[in-house]
Amino acid sequence: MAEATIRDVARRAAVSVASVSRALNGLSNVHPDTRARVLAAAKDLGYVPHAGARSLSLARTHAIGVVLPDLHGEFFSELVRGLDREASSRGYHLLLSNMHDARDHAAQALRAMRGRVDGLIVMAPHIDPAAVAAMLPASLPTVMINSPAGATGTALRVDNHGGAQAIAHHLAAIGRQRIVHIAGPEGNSDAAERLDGFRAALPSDVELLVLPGDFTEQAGEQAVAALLQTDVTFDAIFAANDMMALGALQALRAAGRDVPGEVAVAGFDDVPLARYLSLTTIQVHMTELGSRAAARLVDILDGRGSGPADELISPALVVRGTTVTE
Amino acid sequence: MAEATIRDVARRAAVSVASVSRALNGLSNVHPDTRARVLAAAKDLGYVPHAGARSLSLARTHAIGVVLPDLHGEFFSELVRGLDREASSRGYHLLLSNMHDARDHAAQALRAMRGRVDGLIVMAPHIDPAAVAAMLPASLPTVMINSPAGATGTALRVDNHGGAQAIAHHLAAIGRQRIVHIAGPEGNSDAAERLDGFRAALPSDVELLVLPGDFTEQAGEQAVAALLQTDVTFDAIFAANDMMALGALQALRAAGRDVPGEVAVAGFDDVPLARYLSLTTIQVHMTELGSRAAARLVDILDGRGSGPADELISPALVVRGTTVTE
DNA sequence: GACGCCTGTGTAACCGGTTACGTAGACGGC
DNA sequence: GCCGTCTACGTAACCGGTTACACAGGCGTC
Repeated sequence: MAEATIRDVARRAAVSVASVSRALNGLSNVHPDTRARVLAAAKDLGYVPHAGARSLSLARTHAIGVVLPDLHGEFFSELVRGLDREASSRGYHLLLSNMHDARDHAAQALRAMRGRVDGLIVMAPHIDPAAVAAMLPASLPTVMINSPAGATGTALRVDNHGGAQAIAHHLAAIGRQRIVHIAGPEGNSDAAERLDGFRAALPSDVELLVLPGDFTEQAGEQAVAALLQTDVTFDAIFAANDMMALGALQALRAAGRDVPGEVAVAGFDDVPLARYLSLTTIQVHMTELGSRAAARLVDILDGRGSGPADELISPALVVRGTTVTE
Repeated sequence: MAEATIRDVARRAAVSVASVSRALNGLSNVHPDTRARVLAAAKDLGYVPHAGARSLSLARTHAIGVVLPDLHGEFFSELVRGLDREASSRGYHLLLSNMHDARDHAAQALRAMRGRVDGLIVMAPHIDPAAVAAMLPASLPTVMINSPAGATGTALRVDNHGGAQAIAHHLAAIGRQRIVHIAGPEGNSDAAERLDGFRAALPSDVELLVLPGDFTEQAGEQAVAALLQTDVTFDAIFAANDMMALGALQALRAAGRDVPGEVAVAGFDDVPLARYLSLTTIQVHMTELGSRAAARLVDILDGRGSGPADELISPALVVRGTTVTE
């Protein structure tokens, strides 16, 4: 039951542990006969090297830590898929850790990574990057995903600004004049950047009303339902994410408003649902974001030069039936 | 830049490494003054224990390996969410590894877990459990999720049989007589069990036609489109998963068939889209599956008695607009 | 035949923790 | 004052690998 160790293999092959190690790792200075004996012994014993011991002596775990907030469904899986694809193809494992909101619990989680991983990929749009940096075990290379602007170290970010601009241009192009924006949660940098970009790109003759939101479908629905009770008029809604846009659509439908005739609706993210409900939105390619992040980190870990310090992932505008009739 | 080790702390606190270890781990036989000095030194140096070294000497990594096939979006994230919630609340980390199809690559991935994790959670519905067992590093406790019946060791399984039965009863109850089943991929045990359960629960006077499929939306659409070209008549479709059911819906809609008037449609899984498109289906609670699996494994690892060897997760029938008019 | 070099191998230190074991000193009982 | 306990602490072995260094023996050269 107990696993065979390298010493067991050495004994069985009647050589020293050093030779076993050399043979198994394919070093050149081993006699072919010896190598064959070692391989046979290892096979007989079903020997598998103990990764923990290996990483202790090599100071290399070949694992990368991934610390994510509570992401919604598709996002999470696509991102992890991208990370995993790149990491595993380059010989690294993924050690996952969800950073639930509690701040100090997060610090704990980050610190626990020391000695477990060679580097970190951290996504924390709601935490100040300096605070994150302070929590990191020193000297663990880190790639940040979508952290607030001005992050320390290497960072990959979705171009929220550019995406929101694209929506603004699109809505203006189809002649909308009185636009409502349903914002994301307070302090969330993605949300803030989307609003900034949107506002910046909007022609000056267009009115903009900003309502608070929190990225949930319910928030979108309630915001619009409440708005419909007032006498405020509007001909377009841009929600800071798709789920809120979908909520908004429901509220509009319930009130009998014609979409896109009376009101155009756009979101951000391109969740799978968006395609089915024909929502105009900004497509964020999470898989790519993940694989790029992993690639960057592995480059650093493997000592490859690491290109530009920061990298923007450009999302694409996807025009569908909630802004133009098909 | 180099991280402080326990010996650095010992030097600074002017005690031995043993005392540092004892003080930091809260053992009782340490003088309060000594403990205070050690804690102060550790804090000054920003000392964080090296998890790798720790696990080597304790023979305990406090990590569990998760090996999954290429799951679709929501499934993956919900499952991992459940796993993570339970694992992290009980002090374990998750080491992720996607098992892409290649068989021997899978064996490689499993073996690489030795010395990295204390136990494994494996989901491999398309691989014979005996084969999986053979790939496992001996003596790594393993919990299997949805492996084909008769799996070795502990296993958690979604009650595909029962779920499909529920659909059969439902379709029979609303008077459907000529039913088409779109099957899942050959050799997939989930798919096979769903068909079995469905067939077993169908009244003998109901006709059943089984078409091949592969769990993709496209397959569902094509199967039904092709069927509509023939003169076969049918009044209900049960697809082995939701995505194929959605494909079927599109084909029916394109052909102008009334749902549920002429044809009732049901799926399996309850993906998020199902709610929006009002698809009758079987709700599988992936989060629960994940947390139960993690709980089982951690129980075993922590030496707690482990209840029944196998566990069934019962899914629930969700009746929506594709089988009954609302 | 003495010398140097090259190949293949073994010995032992090391990675950074934990812990069994030994022991110095304080204290109490006789 | 001697002995036994108990407490607090240090020394060193150990977890399972890797690798610097030493070295034995074969070979070619002069």
